[in-house]
Amino acid sequence: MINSGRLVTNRGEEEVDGDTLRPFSESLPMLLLKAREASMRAFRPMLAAHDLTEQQWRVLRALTSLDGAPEVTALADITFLLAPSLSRIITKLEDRGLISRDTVPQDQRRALISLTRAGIELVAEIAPQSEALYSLIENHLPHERFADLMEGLQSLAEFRIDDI
Amino acid sequence: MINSGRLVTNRGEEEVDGDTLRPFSESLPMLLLKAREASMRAFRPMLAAHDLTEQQWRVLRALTSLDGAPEVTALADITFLLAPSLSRIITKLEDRGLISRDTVPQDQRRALISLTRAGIELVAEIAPQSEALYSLIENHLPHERFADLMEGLQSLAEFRIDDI
DNA sequence: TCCATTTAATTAACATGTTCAGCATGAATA
DNA sequence: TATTCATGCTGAACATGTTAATTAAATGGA
Repeated sequence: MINSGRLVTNRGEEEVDGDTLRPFSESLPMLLLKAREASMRAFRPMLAAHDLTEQQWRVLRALTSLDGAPEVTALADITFLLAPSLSRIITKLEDRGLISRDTVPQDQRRALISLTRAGIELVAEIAPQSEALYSLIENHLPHERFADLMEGLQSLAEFRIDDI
Repeated sequence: MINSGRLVTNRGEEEVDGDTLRPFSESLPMLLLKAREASMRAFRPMLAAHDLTEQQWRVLRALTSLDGAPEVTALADITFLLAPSLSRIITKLEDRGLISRDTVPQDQRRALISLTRAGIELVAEIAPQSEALYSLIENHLPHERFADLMEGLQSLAEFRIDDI
């Protein structure tokens, strides 16, 4: 394993191409992917220790940050999960007793999702470690550069091809 | 579908929460996810028209950008795909006749991956449209801000929790 | 040479991403 | 009110993400 140059792969393996490759391997989509992977890699072991996936944790965390119990569609928006994925996740978390699903009497199609006591306790247990990891990642960049990065990402996230 | 405010979801649906939510929904990992999704969304219809997934296209594009035929491990590094995913993708692209797999005589474990003529032709057909889309996305931000963004992402992509 | 160890790649198993279809419920309207 | 349409959610099908186990081949000593 040799990391001689600055163009190295993401798993610590040796350089593959020193020139031709750069435009591809360091394109915007690839950098977005790698940056996200780099930040998520820090979380997975902790979540795995609690038998949670990234997405399951996202759902629990979103429910914690909200006041009331959201409907499935609203929860999908907040967590940025597609409805079918969220549907499966809800089923699983419900089976584990971490969340509950209550149908709205006025509209039987809708279901309100909320944390159970067990869910609240699990989040309370994990949250501090999660926050500590976030801080570590954010502090990887100087304050101002981090703010610029967030701003740039915010703008990019609003890109829509149809708007052109 | 109402997009009244600036905090809107990514599927064009209405605002869910105007305040409490922001710290979660606009955290770094979520913004990375949304920014990537926003850029990828532009490509999917074009790739789907050629019956290609994002990852399959990444493999074809990487093979095009290289001089020789890489081994599977090297290709995994370049495309940022995990070995099991790449293994399946290679099988599929090989079945479609777009790439070929040649085992190395000196070391029967290794296989060299290369584009077939059909693969080369397919890439040549798609590449121009792909480049055009990239330009659109890049131009969504002013030049300097885009450069800053790339630099920030590059730095973030190098984050390793073990380094702390 | 034999065997334990490493290495390259694949397979297995489960969860999610993505698109499409379908089902049940509500709402709108003729 | 009966029909049509829209909405909220779930199911299906296939591809990938992720971790762990496995196969096959090469390597490195005893």
